[in-house]
Amino acid sequence: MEHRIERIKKQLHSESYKLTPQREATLRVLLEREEDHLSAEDVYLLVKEKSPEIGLATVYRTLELLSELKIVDKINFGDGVSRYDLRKEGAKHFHHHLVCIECGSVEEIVNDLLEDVEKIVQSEWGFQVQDHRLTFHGICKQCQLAAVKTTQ
Amino acid sequence: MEHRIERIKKQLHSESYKLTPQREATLRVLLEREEDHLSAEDVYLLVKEKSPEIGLATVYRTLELLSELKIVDKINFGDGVSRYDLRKEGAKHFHHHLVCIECGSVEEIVNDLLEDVEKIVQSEWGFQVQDHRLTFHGICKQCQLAAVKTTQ
DNA sequence: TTTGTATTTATAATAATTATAATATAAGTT
DNA sequence: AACTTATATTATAATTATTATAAATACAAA
Repeated sequence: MEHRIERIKKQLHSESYKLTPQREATLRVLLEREEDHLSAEDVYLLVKEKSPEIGLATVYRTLELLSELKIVDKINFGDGVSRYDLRKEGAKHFHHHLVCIECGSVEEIVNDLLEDVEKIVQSEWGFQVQDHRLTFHGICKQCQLAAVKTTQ
Repeated sequence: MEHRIERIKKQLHSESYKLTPQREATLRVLLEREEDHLSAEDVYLLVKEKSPEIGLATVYRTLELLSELKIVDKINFGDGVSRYDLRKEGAKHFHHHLVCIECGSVEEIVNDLLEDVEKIVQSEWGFQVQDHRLTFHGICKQCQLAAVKTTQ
């Protein structure tokens, strides 16, 4: 964790941004909850637990900044809220998501399943792909099992 | 166009909804601007041109209804606004989008490029896919050409 | 007609996000 | 270590998109 913060600090500095305590606190929350998909409000509340003086606007600005630097990805699953998702270190692409329409759970797919598709888009549509967002909506494994059980 | 409205009317009736004049006016706008990705506000303003008495909330409710019936798809490209996109008749899936980060244009891909990927998701992750959202971010053909010209 | 339900309008409320202005602070420089 | 200055933060207000509410209306069935 410290390593990762250190590297992000350098990245910030290289773009002449500072790693303020508020930004560090926000980052720590994101790192601790890496597998979650927190909204700005979620992040705010979690940061507040350890740094109660932080303001909501600061969290928004920090997330925006991290988003520009491609440290986090801003996603929208269709509820009105933006969610923020830490990128895997060195990942060029956004990872994919599996959203269950039964229980609302969100699973991640870290593998890039779109390499072939991107080649097609590039060659057939002449579009130079830089990034993608892919979300599948459907029924997760747990809910499938649950459904089978109740019908038995 | 009339055909299509007629069929949607039947679909509404089959779910015991009515095709009110306001709903029809909204649908007509969506059909006329099928290739666009209008926000609720956009739709409202366009409907208002022909039916000035319509209210914004009605447009929202109509779009919500059409969305439930899978007649339109609600998409979010990351700006704060939801956009509404008419489905191709009979299409089971959402179509894909190419969003240009230079000029902001949005192109559509009607073909389903994800059949193979969905099979993988199904078999490897046990996730029963029902729908997907796929957006590519990058540089469109026009902007690529423009970039080449200016550097020459 | 009458009645009941669905729909709409107009407006208010809510919720997420962004802007503003005053204040505080990080980090380089002396 | 104190000084300086651009940058960042806080607290609050403003904005924007969307949803809820209540009264009015339309409309289909009895």
